[in-house]
Amino acid sequence: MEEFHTNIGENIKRIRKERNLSLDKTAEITGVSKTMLGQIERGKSAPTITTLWKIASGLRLSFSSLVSQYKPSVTIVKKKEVNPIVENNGQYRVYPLVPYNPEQQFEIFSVTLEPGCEHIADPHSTGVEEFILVNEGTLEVVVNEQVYVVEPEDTLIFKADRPHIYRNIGDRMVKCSIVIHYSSQ
Amino acid sequence: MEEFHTNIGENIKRIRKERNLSLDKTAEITGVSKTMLGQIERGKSAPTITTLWKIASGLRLSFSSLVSQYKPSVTIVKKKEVNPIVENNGQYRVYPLVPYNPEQQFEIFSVTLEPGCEHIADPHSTGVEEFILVNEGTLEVVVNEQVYVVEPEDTLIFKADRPHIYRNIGDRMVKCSIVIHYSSQ
DNA sequence: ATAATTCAGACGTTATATTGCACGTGTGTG
DNA sequence: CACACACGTGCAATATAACGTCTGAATTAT
Repeated sequence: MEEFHTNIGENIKRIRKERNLSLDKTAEITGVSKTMLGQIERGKSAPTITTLWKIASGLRLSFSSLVSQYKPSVTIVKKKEVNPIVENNGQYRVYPLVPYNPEQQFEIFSVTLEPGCEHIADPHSTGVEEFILVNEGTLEVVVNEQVYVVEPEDTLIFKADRPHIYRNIGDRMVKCSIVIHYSSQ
Repeated sequence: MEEFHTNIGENIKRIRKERNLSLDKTAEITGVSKTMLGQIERGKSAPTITTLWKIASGLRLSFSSLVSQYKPSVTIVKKKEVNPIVENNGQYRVYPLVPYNPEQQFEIFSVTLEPGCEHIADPHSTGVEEFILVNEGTLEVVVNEQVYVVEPEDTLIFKADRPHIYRNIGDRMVKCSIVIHYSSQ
């Protein structure tokens, strides 16, 4: 999300137009200069949070109405085109399919474990929950010194704020999808 | 809300400490320099929304958890100390008691009309609702060419996206409280 | 039609957000 | 004790956000 501020600009411009406000009027109301407003609207400049606060306050807007992303109705992510994060000498590969963003409180990966691979994952912060959907192979997960065996088509859900271990003890590859949810707190 | 960015700094520092992260680690995770993080935490610098985005993404946080205001448990606002906005040659006075802020979608005024005063208010944008609580005197409000008489202790609620008129036709002062709610849309 | 007004964008200047480097302060470890 | 290491902060350099002024185009008024 490099061009994130362009969204804010479009939102501001749309709202300003809806209300039939000129840049001058908006500048007067918000206390932000006309030039700056124009640059923000055109994505030429990323405002500081103080000026964003001024704009939101002057226009009587919430933050969410300003930062709300334009969601394309359809997006396709090709796994082939995603660079995996490799660990355990390439035996453990993570493909970020849906990266985290502050609006959406979760992220989605596709994970591959070669036979015999054991991966020890660091605990996440409190309130984080993992949803593991196994597609191929049999995955062993260790949480709280307890071993869980997850067969294909099965799903494991657990609070990931403690260390956990993924193991592929079978002789075929394990492919699974992992959804990680971060609580707002 | 002049020192608005200090709140964000405190929030970031609190969360970082909760997770036992150093500035170096946080810089590595978020892609924002250690120095900048330190300055933001101490309120010495107001970040742009792009760096705030980086921080929120790297730390897996929502915007709301970063911008959430610290609310003092008790606040008292003395009307004597509030500068009113005067119109109609001082016959119409507006005291802003609770100013708008982007988190809280409303604002509260205390309004005074001298006897005989008529004030024509411009329409607000769509979705705006007004709640008028009359404390003293009798207030006449005209909305949609319809006249409403509001006695003391009574409350008038109406969509304020059209022109409306306040009138004091009695011989005593009218004092009322007005809550204006701005829809998030 | 001409003048006046309003609008959006360009230019130059100032203020400040952002970075990399370096310094001082602890905190353990040999 | 000395050494290394991690942590937070200060400083100079740079990038860029923010502002005021001006210009050209479009709209409205006279």
